[in-house]
Amino acid sequence: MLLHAANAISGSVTPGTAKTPGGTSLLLTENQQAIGGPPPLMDKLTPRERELVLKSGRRKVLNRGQTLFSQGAKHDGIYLIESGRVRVFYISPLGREITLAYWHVGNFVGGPEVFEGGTHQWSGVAASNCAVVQLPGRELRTLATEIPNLAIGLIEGLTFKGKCYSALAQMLGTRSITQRLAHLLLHLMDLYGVEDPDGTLIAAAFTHADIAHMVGATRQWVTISLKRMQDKQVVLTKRSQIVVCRPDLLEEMRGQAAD
Amino acid sequence: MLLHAANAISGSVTPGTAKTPGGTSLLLTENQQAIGGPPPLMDKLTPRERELVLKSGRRKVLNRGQTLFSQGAKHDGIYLIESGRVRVFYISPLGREITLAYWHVGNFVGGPEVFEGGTHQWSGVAASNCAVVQLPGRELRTLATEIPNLAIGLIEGLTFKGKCYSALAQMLGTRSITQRLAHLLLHLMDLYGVEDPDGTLIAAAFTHADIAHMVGATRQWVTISLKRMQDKQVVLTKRSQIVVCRPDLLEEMRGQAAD
DNA sequence: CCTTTCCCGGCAACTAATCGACCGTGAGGA
DNA sequence: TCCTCACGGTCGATTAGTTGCCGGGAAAGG
Repeated sequence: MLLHAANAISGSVTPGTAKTPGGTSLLLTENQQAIGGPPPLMDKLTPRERELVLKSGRRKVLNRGQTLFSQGAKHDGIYLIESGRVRVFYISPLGREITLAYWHVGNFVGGPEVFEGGTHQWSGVAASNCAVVQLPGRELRTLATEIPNLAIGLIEGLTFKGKCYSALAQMLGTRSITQRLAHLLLHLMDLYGVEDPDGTLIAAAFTHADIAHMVGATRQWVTISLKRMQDKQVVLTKRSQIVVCRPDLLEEMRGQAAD
Repeated sequence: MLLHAANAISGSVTPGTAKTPGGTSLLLTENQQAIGGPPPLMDKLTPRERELVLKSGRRKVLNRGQTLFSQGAKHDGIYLIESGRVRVFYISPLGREITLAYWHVGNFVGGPEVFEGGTHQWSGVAASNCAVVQLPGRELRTLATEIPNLAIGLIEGLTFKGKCYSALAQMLGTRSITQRLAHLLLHLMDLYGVEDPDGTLIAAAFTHADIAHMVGATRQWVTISLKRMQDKQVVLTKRSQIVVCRPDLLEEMRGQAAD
């Protein structure tokens, strides 16, 4: 159900261009504070160490829609996002799909695994044009033994990922789809909200299918639910534009969760 | 939906007593191999280093039912399980509950967080009498910077946890409750199966409510589903005893997933 | 011994959600 | 210009799953 990772700048990878909105980072968590933002992977390194790490990396550029890694494929290290947006998701053998998150600059992606070995648990595709740096597992492992602060950074990064996965599992395990949808809308509002005469417009084009994948439902059910919300004057939809009119009612619908 | 962590022995913490069945470790994963067993946290340490780590720990003994940590409470390091079983779970604000796993000896528990700071994402209670060693976060952090192999061990441990959380989220996000139940039964059969005239008896007393929490459903629905399975001769139930007669049909019900 | 508590079991009513299909529309490409 | 394609919207049928309730039996505890 969409964890939404935002814009903390990591280490020295491409500063500037921090134009993603808001400071929050996750979408499907019960209360933001409990998780905190994504920790900067290489912040604690000296410039020299940082350079050493980046030197062992390979830069890749992806166009929207291109695949970065696929579930089941052999794992070979992690990818630091320099720019763009990466959607991380999973497809079941029967074709049902669940989106973990859209990750922004400053995060790394590539499954819970970080070193070499094993297979990818998730798939990642570029949701917009992207630049990433691949840190191969083997090199990363030796670097981690040599640079204590890199190891600490990795541990903190993994801890953060763990919280994301946990939050997703908890929402999926204990909330109804409707609650999840309400939650998602509130979060999207925070992230992409723009003032509008009727309320707050979610200024990002997500199709009903996109939303369905984020909350783990079918496209039709999302359509129906949105329609019902519109009937209750909670939101206003016009062809893939969603305006949230009554955030208070949404809060109520998602079943209390401090935010 | 129950990840079921088994009996890999970690480091030097209480060897022997590895009487948990089978070698597999997780319950709700699509294919076992892709995850692998829980990595030994301190295997790579020298005896001296190991002692150093354990020295900073505090031993705790818990009776069945006692709480080890609670979601939302302040986090203070991780717990290495020496003996017994710890159930890790989450309860939503509305009271719905989901069980992550029953962790056995050799694993550590205590949320995705490992160092100090933050709050617990999950709760942990002793499912049987337990002995654990608490490694306080602060000390763990300094130790990790000093002993590279401890940091590597932590990274591998977190990676493993990440896979557990991911597997849970993926199952919850893309499988129906019925499929999850079939999956769970097959796994419990592997873990606790005992030969029986009619098939394989699951030799562990889980109530319907326990099972419901593992698959993320209501107790009643578990009762109904089990009854249906019994009607189809797939299983045989008599008061909290479950005998699996047709594992092949269960495989089919869970919707293909190599195991 | 009795009481209490927990757990299985079942029932009825209801809502949530899925599935498969079809249509209209708007955008883009040839 | 027409064609195609992706998307929103909708419908009907069906299933999955919930909620709330009651009753009985086994186990635990005093």
